[in-house]
Amino acid sequence: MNTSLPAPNGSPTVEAATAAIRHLAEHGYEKTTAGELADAMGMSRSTFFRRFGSKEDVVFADHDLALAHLEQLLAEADDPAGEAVARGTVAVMHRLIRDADAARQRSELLKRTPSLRERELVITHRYERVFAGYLVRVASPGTPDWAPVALAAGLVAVHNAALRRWLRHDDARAISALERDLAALIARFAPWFGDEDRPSRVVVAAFDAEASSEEVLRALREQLG
Amino acid sequence: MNTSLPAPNGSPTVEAATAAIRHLAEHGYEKTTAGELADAMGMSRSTFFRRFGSKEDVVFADHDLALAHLEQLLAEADDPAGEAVARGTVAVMHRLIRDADAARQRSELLKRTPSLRERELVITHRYERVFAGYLVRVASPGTPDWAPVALAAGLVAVHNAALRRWLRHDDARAISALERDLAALIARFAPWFGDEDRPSRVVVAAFDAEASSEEVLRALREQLG
DNA sequence: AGTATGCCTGAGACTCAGTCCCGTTTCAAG
DNA sequence: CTTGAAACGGGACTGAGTCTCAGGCATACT
Repeated sequence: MNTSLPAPNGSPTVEAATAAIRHLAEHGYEKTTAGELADAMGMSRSTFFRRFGSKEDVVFADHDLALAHLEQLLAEADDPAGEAVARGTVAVMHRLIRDADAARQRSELLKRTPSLRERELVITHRYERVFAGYLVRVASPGTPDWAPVALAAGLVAVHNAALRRWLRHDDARAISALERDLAALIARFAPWFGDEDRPSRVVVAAFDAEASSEEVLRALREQLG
Repeated sequence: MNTSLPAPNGSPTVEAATAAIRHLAEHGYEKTTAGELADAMGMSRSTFFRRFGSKEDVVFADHDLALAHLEQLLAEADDPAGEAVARGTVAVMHRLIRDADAARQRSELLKRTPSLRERELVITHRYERVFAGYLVRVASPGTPDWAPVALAAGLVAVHNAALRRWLRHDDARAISALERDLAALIARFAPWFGDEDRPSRVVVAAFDAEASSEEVLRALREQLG
């Protein structure tokens, strides 16, 4: 496991990791032994394991940076919670597609390597934990237990879907689509993570003619928290 | 990887797996070699790997059964989608706590073994995929892409939280609390996964007082579309 | 009865990821 | 120039997972 401190972006660690991804993408993950990979990265096998912990973790090394960035962003945020997590999600997206070539190469590598896709799930879950922790911290009183973790899971899911869309067709609109989807998702959880400083709202309710009074009241109560 | 067909519940495979969990919980996961584990399960090392694929997978062997059960349940469901996924989630919960001793022993084992907790994330994700696939299939037309996957993630998150609560204090009310939380979660996504046979809806939209007319109209159009 | 066929098993050799230890290099502080 | 810490390379070692081969055991066929 890589327990090293987060390294700056132009760091030799990051460069070595992208070199590793390139080599693995070109030569195949299973076919490449740790020794060969270390050679291609210009270091000994010992140093490789010391720096990156494992053959799997080297593929996701930059996620450590993105994750640290996200944590800092959320810690400093003074927005309403909904906007802060939306900004954070978009920031992670930006960071992951900053180097488009590297992003595509990793995607290719993942597509052809089931074990790495499984590892990706573990990495991804760290973001979920960070989001959920932040949301628990800032949730309005009375928020149910499941809301932060459900929203956090949704954020990551929406982000991943947007990333996949971006990878399929290099659409510059992927980011704005992501922002739109995030807003819609967060709106589902609005009563708990909205802006408590500006609580005035206008409620517009549309009811089916056959809706019973109970249904109307229940829905209103949920919206109004 | 275990690619064997789903085995019946009293099967020697299942019994061997629970024996394995017991042994690992008592002797420690890392300290137990595959050979020792196979001995404790009454089979050779070769047979162990043939039957269970890996040392990690043997701990989650029964999830294959629960997952198959869930898939069948969803395939046969003719409820509204929201109720079907709620029933499915509760069914999985029931299955996992049916043998309370085994559930607790696995929980203890996971608590002390980080690598198994990471593996658990991968296993858990399979449920997410099953839910999301079903929800995509039955979603009303016009449902945004992110909704099924976000709801699926939320279902799993709520389930896991309920399971953890049940493990902490053996509360019989854990199940009813789970049902309540699921209903509240699903209500957040109601317009897309409600009952299309009874299309009456209750749409409640809350806007900031400063929202422009365009924003209000756009949001309403999305809801009513 | 004898035999052929297919399946599951156990045994052992083999590859390779990851750990550990030890001696060497590097480099900055004194 | 000396010293001490930190990174490095080399190489031995453990253990997971794969693979091959040979034997046991049942059912089916003649």
